[in-house]
Amino acid sequence: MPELAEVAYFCKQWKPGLNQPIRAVHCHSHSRVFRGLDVPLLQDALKGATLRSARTHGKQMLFGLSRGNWLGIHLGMTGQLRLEPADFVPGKHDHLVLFQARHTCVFSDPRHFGRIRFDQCKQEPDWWRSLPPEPHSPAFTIDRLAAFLQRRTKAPLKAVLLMQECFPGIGNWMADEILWQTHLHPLLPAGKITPAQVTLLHKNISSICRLALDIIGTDWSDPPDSWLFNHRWNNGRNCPRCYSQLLRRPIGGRTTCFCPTCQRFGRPTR
DNA sequence: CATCATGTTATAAT
DNA sequence: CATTATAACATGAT
Repeated sequence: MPELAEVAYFCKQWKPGLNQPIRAVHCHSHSRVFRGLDVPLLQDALKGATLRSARTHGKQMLFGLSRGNWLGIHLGMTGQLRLEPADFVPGKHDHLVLFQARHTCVFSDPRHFGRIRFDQCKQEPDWWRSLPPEPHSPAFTIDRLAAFLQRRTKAPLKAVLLMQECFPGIGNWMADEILWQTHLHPLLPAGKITPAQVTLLHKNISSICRLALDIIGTDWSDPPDSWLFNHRWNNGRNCPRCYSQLLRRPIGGRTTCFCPTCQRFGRPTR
């Protein structure tokens, strides 16, 4: 479920829990979301600590804690953060639960694809500081995009847009949306698109990220019907632009939705 | 019962 | 070595 904007939305759910001491911690220590982690150490460090900050970067979240501790959370495919009342009783998939006087901060993830990180250091942890620039930030330049695409001479654009080392936060629906709005066929080799197409792609990546953050990231409301978003999983599935039947097929290991009329190889259609 | 799911990563193949 | 493709992970919904 969570891509850039959904992650931002979930991160905000814990905001009321900032600056209040954690009185008790509940962990499903056997869960895969704690892989590579010393869970007893984590529990010890969290108990009595206070969440001081909450930030996102792409699909990554980082919570700054008192005592120089950092809690990192990745939601995987089915993870979510939510706030519950103080008397909350953790359920089956609530892997990390932070009890406070007024609230309970809950991380749940039925499929266990998510991941918890924990670091004890003065500054932000290394993995956080070395994340690539977000696709809607000024550091994500056209030149950077062009250079990355040029190195993927054979990979289909759809697969390339999912590569987090260049597009942190972009996931399956955003990649489809970006390609559809840019009139680019998802199978087009990334290294073969023209400079004009790169420029258009850059512009749409930025605008789609920003609008998604604005719409979904604030209150989980739907993007406009003029986007592909609301049509791609429908059974009727017609392109909202030209009304052709949308196609669905696996590309880059993921189900991809696109319009065979709007998105062609070769020349841009506008 | 079979198929699919808004993600990542280890491993294999090119 | 750099790039590309695939399977695996664990569970729930249809």
